[in-house]
Amino acid sequence: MSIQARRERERAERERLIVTAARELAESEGWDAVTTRRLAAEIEYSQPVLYSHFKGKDAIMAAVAIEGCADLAAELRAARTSAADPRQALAAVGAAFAAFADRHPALFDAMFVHAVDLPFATPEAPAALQEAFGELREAVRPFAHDDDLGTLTETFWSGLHGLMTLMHGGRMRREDHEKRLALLIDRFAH
Amino acid sequence: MSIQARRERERAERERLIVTAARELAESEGWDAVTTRRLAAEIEYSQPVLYSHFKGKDAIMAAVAIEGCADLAAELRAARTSAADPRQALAAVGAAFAAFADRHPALFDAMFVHAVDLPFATPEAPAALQEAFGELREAVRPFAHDDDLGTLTETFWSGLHGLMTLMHGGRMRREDHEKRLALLIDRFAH
DNA sequence: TCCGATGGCTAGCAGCGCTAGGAACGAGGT
DNA sequence: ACCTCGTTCCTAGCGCTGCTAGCCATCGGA
Repeated sequence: MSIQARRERERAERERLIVTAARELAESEGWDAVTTRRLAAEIEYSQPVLYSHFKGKDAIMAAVAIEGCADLAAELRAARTSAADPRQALAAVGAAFAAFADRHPALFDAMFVHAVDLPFATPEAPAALQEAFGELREAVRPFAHDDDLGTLTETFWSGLHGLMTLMHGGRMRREDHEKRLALLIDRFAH
Repeated sequence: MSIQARRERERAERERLIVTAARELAESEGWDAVTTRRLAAEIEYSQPVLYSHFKGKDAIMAAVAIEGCADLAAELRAARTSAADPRQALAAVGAAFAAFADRHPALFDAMFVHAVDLPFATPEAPAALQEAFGELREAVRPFAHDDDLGTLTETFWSGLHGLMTLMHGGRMRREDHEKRLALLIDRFAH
């Protein structure tokens, strides 16, 4: 009984170890550096051990992505609740989203760019993800007027998402980022 | 003299063949299916021939992307010039952009998502790309007022880009696409 | 007719995600 | 105390990737 419990605990710890190692490796060297061999070496186990925890590399990325969602949600909430008025709240949430994407580009990719079979716009979506989206929604709410709140939030999110992915991909000059962000906020804060 | 000319002509034709085959293969089966072996088989030459034309697979994708830019520019221009007023022009250009991304997801990825070393926001950017961006800019111009036109265009572009990439990645429900697009246009048509 | 250069081919390298099969270890029954 | 069974983990390897070294045939010019 207690033996089995210890084993399950150790197994859970190792799973955490895998996800943490994958995240750190991705954040420091990019997802290209996260190979199953490299990851196995990092956790000091052999390669097949990874497959006893996750179905494959994509599933590991998905686990990292969910972790990232929780972090993002916390940062968005902090930004939103510490703002003085709705206009500033929207700006703060937008800036927090952009800052998160900028500080954690690999994490951002796993969450929002990389093809992954996580459920997203459904009730089965991870709680942390729904929470993050909820923070965006609350920031957008004061400006929804007659429009559907969820759809408007998705549109705002799309704007932020495009801003960050195009800039990270080298499609837009970094110097104008603040101006673009301000313009986007302006368009939605009416 | 004429012999050398013939050779250069044949070589140019083969290069076109490579780009066309890569594009068709990507559009019909996705970029994962475009391996150098598969592509070589498609053009009925051996693998190393590809490397005498292009530095690597990424360079082939870049060539396909530039082709796509020309197509996109043409469609955006058609949409813009056939609209009755500025408001409708912006809506038409936005819809055309979205339709292009939807009809050619692989092409869109090569152009705007995949990491590629094409120069983008500089004078050295491919002409076709600048033309496509120029169409967006002209559609946005009537609504720029005191804001910097280029930056505002980039912001609008980001919105469209986010709309399409998040939807294609399964992050937003397809059913609400039209509503989101309309909301985005609304935000920029003031 | 012979020579030299060019161009395309075969074969192979290192690395990828993933898996089959065997060895070693520990728990439970006799 | 010993044997057996089940679990766990590792070694080795498969088929694939992008890319390249080195050979060989073909063809233009002297």
